[in-house]
Amino acid sequence: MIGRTRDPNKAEVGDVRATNLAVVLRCVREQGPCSRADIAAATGLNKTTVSSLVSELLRRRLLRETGTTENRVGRPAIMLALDGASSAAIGIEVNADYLTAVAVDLAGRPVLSWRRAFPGNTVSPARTVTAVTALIRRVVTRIEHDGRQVLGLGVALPGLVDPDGRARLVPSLNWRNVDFAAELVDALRGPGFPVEIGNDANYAVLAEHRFGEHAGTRDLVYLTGGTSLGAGLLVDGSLRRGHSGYSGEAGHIPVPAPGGTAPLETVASITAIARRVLPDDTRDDEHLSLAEIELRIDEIVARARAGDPTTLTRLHDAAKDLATGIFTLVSVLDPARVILGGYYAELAPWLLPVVNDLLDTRGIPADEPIAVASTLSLDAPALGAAARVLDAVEQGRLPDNTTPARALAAAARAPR
Amino acid sequence: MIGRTRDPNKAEVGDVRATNLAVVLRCVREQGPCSRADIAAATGLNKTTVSSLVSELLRRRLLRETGTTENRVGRPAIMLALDGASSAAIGIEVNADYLTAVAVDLAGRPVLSWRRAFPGNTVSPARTVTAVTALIRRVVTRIEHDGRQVLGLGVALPGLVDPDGRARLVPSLNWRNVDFAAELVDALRGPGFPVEIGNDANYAVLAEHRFGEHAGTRDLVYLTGGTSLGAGLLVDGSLRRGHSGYSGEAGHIPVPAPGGTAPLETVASITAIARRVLPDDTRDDEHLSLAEIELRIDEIVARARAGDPTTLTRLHDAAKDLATGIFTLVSVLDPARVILGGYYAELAPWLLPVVNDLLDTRGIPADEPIAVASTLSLDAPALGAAARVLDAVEQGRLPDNTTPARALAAAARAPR
DNA sequence: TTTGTTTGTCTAAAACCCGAACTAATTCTA
DNA sequence: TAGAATTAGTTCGGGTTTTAGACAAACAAA
Repeated sequence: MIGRTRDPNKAEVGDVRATNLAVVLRCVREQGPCSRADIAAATGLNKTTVSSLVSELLRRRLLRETGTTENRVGRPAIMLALDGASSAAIGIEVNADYLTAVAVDLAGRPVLSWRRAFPGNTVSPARTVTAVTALIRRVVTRIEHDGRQVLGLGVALPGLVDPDGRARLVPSLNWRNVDFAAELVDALRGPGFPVEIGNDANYAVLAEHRFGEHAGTRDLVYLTGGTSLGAGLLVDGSLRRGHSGYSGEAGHIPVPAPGGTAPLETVASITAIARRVLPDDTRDDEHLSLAEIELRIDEIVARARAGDPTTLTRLHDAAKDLATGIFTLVSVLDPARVILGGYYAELAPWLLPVVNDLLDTRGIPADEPIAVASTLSLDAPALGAAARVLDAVEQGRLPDNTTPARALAAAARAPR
Repeated sequence: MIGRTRDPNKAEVGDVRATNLAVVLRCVREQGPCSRADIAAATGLNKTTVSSLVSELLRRRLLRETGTTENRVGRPAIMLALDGASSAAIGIEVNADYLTAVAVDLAGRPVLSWRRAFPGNTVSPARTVTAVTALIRRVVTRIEHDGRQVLGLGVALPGLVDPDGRARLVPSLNWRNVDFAAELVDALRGPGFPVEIGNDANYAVLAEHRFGEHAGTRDLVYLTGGTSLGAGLLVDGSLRRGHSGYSGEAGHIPVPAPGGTAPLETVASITAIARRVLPDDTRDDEHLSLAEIELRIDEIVARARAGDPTTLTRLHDAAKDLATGIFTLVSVLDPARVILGGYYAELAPWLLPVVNDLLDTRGIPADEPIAVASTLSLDAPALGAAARVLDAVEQGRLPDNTTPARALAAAARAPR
């Protein structure tokens, strides 16, 4: 794949270089530490070419030499690994209760993971921009203090985001048409690295694709949500946002309900499940904070673990509705796995058997269960935002290593 | 995009050429007849490069010069167009009642369109291979007699097809695990052009993407079927088959039904609609031939046109169920259009208003109606199979023009 | 110590794209 | 009607990239 130039997909000779640099990077990540000769064998690239590519990646500090093999016939090989000390990708998540910031190195290893309370739902977008900007600055300072270059930044929002970074609709933050990307870049005064805004479920599925138990699987559906229920869709290895960015609205899938049909999220979203399993709880569940959701999940888990029959029956009923929705998703998309993420993961022990049973009963062929629980924590969206940055690098958009980040900042401001 | 080499996506210098040849081809198709200078302006390629690319495409007889512009300031431009006389792509459809063969030239213009009765459902796979082979031979002979090179061949089957061309399950032909591609290539004794087998709904959506009223739309869902109900999914401009090739099983979507839930195809497939609208008809509808389906469709259309209230009410009820299924598809995939194809197209005048109404009521944002009727005839699958061949050419897999097709045949047999 | 094996680099060649200069063919203008 | 202006397309030299083959380096085994 090339396609780095903006024009209608024309290719230049330089694109070959970018593509092959990315091929080498991916090869080193997938195969672990390996020699130039290994890379040549694995990729089909000529030894000479690999040497040239590797020396450029060494110069750019994306690879490093880790020593030589010993006790082998022939000349010892110089082993290469991703340089985990020279750079970092940043992922941020904004939601109704808190801000999360994570950073990972080029190999995906965690560099930092912060969380602070922030009432995103009771604060204006402008103040949120200020808070997020301050957080980003602290993260960047920390990262650069460690001698790392910032590869890029992704920000996850729990709502609808345009490809150009406008937040079209974020119910839990009471946002509508907030040009978050532009305001953020403005507030950062030319960050000097790429900034992207995205949907939390979409980023989460990218996190699963890179860090999850089924990393590398090219067809995934990731379910998450609180009052709503959204899906991140990974098809053929890429995120699919749909024609208008509305794809994955799994919560709107009609499922049978007493007296006809109801949107899936009214019977099987996290808050809906909580309402069904804990009906004695009379608090208004339309505007539950995440903290309140967590309390309820904990209570459900406690009761279920204790074997409370009412809880188990009600959970089973809710699971059957969720299973119907998942069966629909599988019928349409045929993913390799459907991942129960977010708060669903904590309920997975009681949900998964029902879901996989229904999929099996209805004849979905599978060697192993299709529905699985996410093993990533609630950091998944932020992790995914960072993963997106790493994906970009591994697609050939290498960081600009020639100019210091600060000089770039000025240049970035001019065209705006 | 490059990615022509088999290895893990490595790029060679030659890939740039293939990519840019394809860019020029697409440019000429999309812009209509245009000059080298126009191409350079539209693609961002250098004038020199365009000249070089065009001269190669002229030599390969994929482009031709159509004359010069006049009455313009400056040197007249030599206009270029796709050479519609030098080659053709073949599409075949096999189903329970008949074989269809179409051929189109490089510009997509029809070259031939044949249909012959063939009882695919009562005949062994081996005899079907023989019949299809004979049909292909006649088509190839005719095309080569016209001095055209065969660019490739696609065969549409109404069932599940592996990426490597094995027919896993084709209910209406009583096929299970038939290695159709291999047998066909064998019977053709090295065709000398690429052969691909695919699913009819998948090919049909490709036909819509190239020839349909909304050609060029990159996110489409195409609905078709008889007793079953399948969808072809075009996402981000490419066909999506899912992890195991089972994607688009829209007929399995659970929808509310009296006494719970039912698979969509039991209430809104073509035969289900016929059964609901013409309940006095007592013939077994499980194994309806296409001819019988057509008879029933005609009768429904006649009654509806006459304004028969019972027919209209029943059609409306069926349309509501179909609409529920389509709403689900739209919620999950967010396509630009959902196309009612196959026999649905004939019922579209009564189905579409109900469907679009429901989408609108449930808040799917759309400037224009999302659900539309296919304007392609029942040839869509065969046309799409041919379109697939043209797509491949426009992706840079240009036909091998150096060796005559007959010589290639021998070479192709050797590795097998 | 010699031989064989494996690794990595050097060199020359081929393919490709690009910018600048140049030729070509027409309309415009005085 | 002759020259200027304009647009189209080609020629030429230069730069980038990959590649095959030769070669040097470094080790184990004999």
